[in-house]
Amino acid sequence: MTTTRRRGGAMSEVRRRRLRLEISREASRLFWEQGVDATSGDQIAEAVGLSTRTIWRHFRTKESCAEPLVARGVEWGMLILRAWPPHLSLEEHAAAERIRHVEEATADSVIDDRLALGIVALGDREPALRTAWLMACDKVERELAPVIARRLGLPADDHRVLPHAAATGAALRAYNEHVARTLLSGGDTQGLLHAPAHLARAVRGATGGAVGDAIAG
Amino acid sequence: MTTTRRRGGAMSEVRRRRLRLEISREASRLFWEQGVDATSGDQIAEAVGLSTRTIWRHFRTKESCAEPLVARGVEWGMLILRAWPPHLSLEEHAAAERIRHVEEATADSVIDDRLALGIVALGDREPALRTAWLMACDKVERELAPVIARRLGLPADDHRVLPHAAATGAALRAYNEHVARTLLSGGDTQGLLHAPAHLARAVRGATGGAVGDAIAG
DNA sequence: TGGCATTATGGCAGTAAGTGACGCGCGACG
DNA sequence: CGTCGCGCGTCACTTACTGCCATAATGCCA
Repeated sequence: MTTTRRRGGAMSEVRRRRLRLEISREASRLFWEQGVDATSGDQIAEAVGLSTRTIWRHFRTKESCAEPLVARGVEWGMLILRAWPPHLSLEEHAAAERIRHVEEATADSVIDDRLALGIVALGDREPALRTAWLMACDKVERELAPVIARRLGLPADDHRVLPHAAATGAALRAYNEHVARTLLSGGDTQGLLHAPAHLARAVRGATGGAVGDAIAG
Repeated sequence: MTTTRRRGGAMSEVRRRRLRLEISREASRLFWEQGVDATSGDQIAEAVGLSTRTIWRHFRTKESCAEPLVARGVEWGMLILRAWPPHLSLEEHAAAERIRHVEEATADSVIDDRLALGIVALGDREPALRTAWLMACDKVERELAPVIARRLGLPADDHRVLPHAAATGAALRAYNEHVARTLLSGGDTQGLLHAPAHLARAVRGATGGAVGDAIAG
């Protein structure tokens, strides 16, 4: 029995994701360098070495090309929350994960992170990019619900879970936007060392303290 | 002395808003009846009795035509929070405002509300409408910051205010989406009577209890 | 290893969203 | 009563995006 059911010469899911990310990288870079309006689909296609037609097969709109890269910013927070063991407080876990993240960082991943934050910051002026960012956050928020539900020992569609997920997503988003702004405006990168604490406090605050503590037992 | 300073035959701001709302009404109705993709700019223009060119003068994209109407859903919550007197708890104030809102409702406003919720619900399937909804909420959230700042007696750009604004906005959004879903799926409208309490509890929870109580003194 | 099925891709023509330019009409003001 | 400012319509134009068909690439199975 195969868990991943793909027939014929179908592209593997991981490969598809890689390709989308690659397109996203080039598109985001162009958006950053010359603005969204000044960047055409043809340019993106040429930059990534594909035909324009193929770009539109992988992305519905030009702006959405930025989503995968931009999503990695919040994805980092998502990974933390997903891998959050019950017996740890959020502060402890986030701090540990941050160290691991920094240790595992490659030159490329650093560039990606920087570029993603740039796009987020650019969203202040470019509505098109703002929607891409909001959509990415929206996607994260939807994935957040089951994670929080499991944390609280509630069914995923419980009416108390969704507001918590929304608030947590908002906290994550606000935090990322804050980082993006500070980084872009000359950047006091020193303050970013307290990231885990800030993030944990924001989530804790956003969920009224319901999400944050270690779970006994 | 004229407070609204307009020279020549300039369109007043209120008139401009009215026109945008009118366009939004027709566009949203068409989106609802036949889907976004099946609705062309020409159709919207014809429905509202303007030229297509004028539609694009008032809205940058087709989907954004839905924003003004859809924004009224959250705007209701915004109005409540904006007019929230310090000496009342959120529950008390929201309950009073809801009564007023129901009393002042006209046939048209009821239709508008219904249509707006329909568009919100439709956003689950139509990404284009989802972005419109998210943008509307985003706008509300930005306006929320100063309101919350004033409530807490903090400067608007305080680092504690923005997460609260984001979380409150998310709570508002989640609540509206919940209402939209229930209303669309056959609708237990009975439960909506507790709207003020739910909304207040959501905001309270989203801000860690910092926003919700009456302010003494 | 080699055929087969399935899918990703490229090229091209077509649709429709969105823009710039120009002229008209209308209401405001002297 | 002229003329000024501005919203609106018309038309030509650019470009994001889609269908369609041919072809190359890939995984499965003998």
